[in-house]
Amino acid sequence: MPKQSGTKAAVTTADRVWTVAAQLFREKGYHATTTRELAERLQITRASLYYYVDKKEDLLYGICVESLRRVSTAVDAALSDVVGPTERIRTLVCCHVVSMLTDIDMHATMLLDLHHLTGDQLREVVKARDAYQATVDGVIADAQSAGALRSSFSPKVASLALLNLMNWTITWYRPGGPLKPQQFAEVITDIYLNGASVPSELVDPTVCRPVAR
Amino acid sequence: MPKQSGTKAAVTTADRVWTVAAQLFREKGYHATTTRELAERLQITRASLYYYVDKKEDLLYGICVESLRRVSTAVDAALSDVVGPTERIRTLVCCHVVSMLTDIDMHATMLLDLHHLTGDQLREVVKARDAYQATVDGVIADAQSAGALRSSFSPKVASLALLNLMNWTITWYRPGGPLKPQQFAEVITDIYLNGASVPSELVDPTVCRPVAR
DNA sequence: GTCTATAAAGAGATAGAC
DNA sequence: GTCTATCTCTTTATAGAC
Repeated sequence: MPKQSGTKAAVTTADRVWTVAAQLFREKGYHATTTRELAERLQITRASLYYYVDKKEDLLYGICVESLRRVSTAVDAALSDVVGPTERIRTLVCCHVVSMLTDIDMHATMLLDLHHLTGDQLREVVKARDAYQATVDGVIADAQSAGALRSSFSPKVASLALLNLMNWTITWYRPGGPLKPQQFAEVITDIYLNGASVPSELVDPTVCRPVAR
Repeated sequence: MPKQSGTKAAVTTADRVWTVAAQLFREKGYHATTTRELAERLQITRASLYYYVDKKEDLLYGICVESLRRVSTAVDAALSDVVGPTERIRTLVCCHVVSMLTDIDMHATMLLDLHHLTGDQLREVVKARDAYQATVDGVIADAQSAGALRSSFSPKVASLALLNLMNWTITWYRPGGPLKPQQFAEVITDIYLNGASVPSELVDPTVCRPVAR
């Protein structure tokens, strides 16, 4: 996958190959996307497409690698100067969700189609994904050790629950809608940490109790 | 999709077609699964497979319809005699998650491959899915109206967060592991309602504060 | 209900010219 | 860098015998 140019140079075909592939892979899934469709959307022939990649699977591989590189880099950088265990969770969720929803084609492809890779490419990407998830596990386990998270569940389960809360979003989120990535990140952080229910001592029964019958 | 026999009759090929198709669809995805592999795993020829279904897409359609029928029926039945808003959320989550993780091949196929349907079959299944999600939305909105859930987020966002927490599980859960469906359902209900963090007034600083340096 | 045989279309990928 | 032309393999699906 080519580096994204920092200058305001024109978008080259070499760049578009990757973004358009990610678009199609998210829309239709990796296997249902044909090189014919991809070439058509790029306005080049199939043969020209093979000037940029050796094989279709290289597109999926490149997208997965770049997806994991971006989210890992962003999260690591954001966490580097945050010390409080709860604040580290907030930072992690915000960074992960904003990254995922900003480059949603790329990340949805990684999350949902990664398992279609084969051989060494599969092994390498799975390793990178596991390394990233170990970061998430670490933030949660540290928060639990520090007494910021409850200990009525294992750290692994607490981490899986957080990944659930973050990752399923890519199956329904539509950029351009009213809900901005950061807003949603704040809501799920709030729910994950504090829960969605009204704290019982704050309930005022004379106001909130539902009408009987 | 054939009705599941209530008696202890032998498992027929007509039944196995559906369970084995769901297995393969979850393992490899709908498009990556070939009728050759399916026939091979069923120990019949491809031609014989077409005695049971008219086309490959009918398998996906039947699996999606049955998945939604089962989870809707189970949840509706369980909710029918539960009145408390919080208890209705507990019941919903438990029922949804236990159903999903028990028949995981079927439900994972529905959740992840539903969009590969086309035409009327797609429209019908999407309608059934939206009807089920309206049930979830209703339980959440009612709880919020009753004052059991906080109002700092919209009911739709609260419902989406809950679906996140429940549905991503099918991407990583492996039946037979140490974590039982009901246990995990209880954990995510707890986190959704009460949050994962330690309630601040219960923190004992002399015990829980992390060691400095 | 299951088979052999085959049709018909769609897929990934390459050769070699410009 | 992009093209035309083509190869080769895979895929879904059907016809018709047993």
